[in-house]
Amino acid sequence: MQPPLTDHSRSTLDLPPGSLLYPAGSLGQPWRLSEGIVRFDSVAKQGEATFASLAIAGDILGCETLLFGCYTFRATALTQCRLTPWPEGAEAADSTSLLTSLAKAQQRAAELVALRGGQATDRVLGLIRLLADQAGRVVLPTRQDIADITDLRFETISRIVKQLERSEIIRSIRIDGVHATRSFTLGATSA
Amino acid sequence: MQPPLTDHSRSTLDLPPGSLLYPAGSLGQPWRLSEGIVRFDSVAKQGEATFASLAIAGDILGCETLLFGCYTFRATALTQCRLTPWPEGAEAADSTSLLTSLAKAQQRAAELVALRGGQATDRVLGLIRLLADQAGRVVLPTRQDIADITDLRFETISRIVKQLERSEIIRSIRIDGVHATRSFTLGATSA
DNA sequence: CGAGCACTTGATCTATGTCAACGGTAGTGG
DNA sequence: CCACTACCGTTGACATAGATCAAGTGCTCG
Repeated sequence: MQPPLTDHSRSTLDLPPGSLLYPAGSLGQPWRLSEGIVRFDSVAKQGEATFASLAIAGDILGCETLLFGCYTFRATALTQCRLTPWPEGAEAADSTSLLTSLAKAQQRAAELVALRGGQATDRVLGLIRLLADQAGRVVLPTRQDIADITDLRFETISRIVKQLERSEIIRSIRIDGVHATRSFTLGATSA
Repeated sequence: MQPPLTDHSRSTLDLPPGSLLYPAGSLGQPWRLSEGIVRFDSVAKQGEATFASLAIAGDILGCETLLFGCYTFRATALTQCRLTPWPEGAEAADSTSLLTSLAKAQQRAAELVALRGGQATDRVLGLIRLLADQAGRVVLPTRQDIADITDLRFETISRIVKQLERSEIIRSIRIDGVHATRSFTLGATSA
């Protein structure tokens, strides 16, 4: 994970996987995540970070800055990300958009809770489904990040992803003929 | 669990432990939980309910009704609860109060996620701390509800609570000289 | 070329799940 | 009053999913 990016300009922001969007407690503004996956961590005084939450494309990040001025959680890009300042242009953070963010946050919380219960395979599948786009394509975070999200170990994630791949529930994508270890499409996943 | 209460009057609402506050999808309004613990469940078409989230004293419930008219989750009282309609009196659901609810929801989500990771004992202790009031008093939900929240089994919860009681980390309270199986105060819990 | 990182895979261990039996209390109906 | 049921909690014996430890691969970067 790299040092914070200094370019918090008013326009679009692109972040590579693994990079820090902002540290916990820093000053900033809300963003809309238009592409990618962002991980939030609670950071204790001693510096240990524990996984707190997740944002996926379409989510609003850092709304709490409108209240406190600074971010509550540390935010890290888990895949290639694109962000734009929010609210956009003349549009204000009105009650309706805040209510929408609130409803979405509650829904997201329930989904995250579900990703931390039940059989290991179901958790990983749940996460994959959550992260997949409409076309069923996913770029997964690293095994370690998946492990942090699902409260499993990266070895376990590795075994499960491999097994899903072998059973063709997910199909790995080759880029330029090379096996891309993080890119998949969903196979038979009607359930 | 009893049938829904019909008395959704405009004033204070008191609910006994185990009773349904509202089912998922029903019409209603937001509430402020002034006392007690409420459990939210996602309800699938087939009727199975899975634990989704938790509200504790001070929280606002059912904000999504301002947007959709109906509740997203089923809400059940886990302990004796007291609720009042929200927003109260002339006070409106302005941006600031919504932002506060949003910030609180995100914080709560992070806490819930933490309750579903790590050692079983730590999860139960985490929940107890979350539910304790300033005086360190707690009325715990049933073993089964604690199990649903922490993704453990009620037998495991029983063993852990008993062990905490024996190690004096929590001290059970006697009411009228009778052992109250759900009421505790926290012992040495500086950490 | 060596170092670092992400990932894979095997062997073994253990925390927690599972199954089963039992105790206490509240409610209900005779 | 007792008998009966229902629910919640406790405890023991045993099983197992996933953790842990360990070794090795392949890729990228300097």
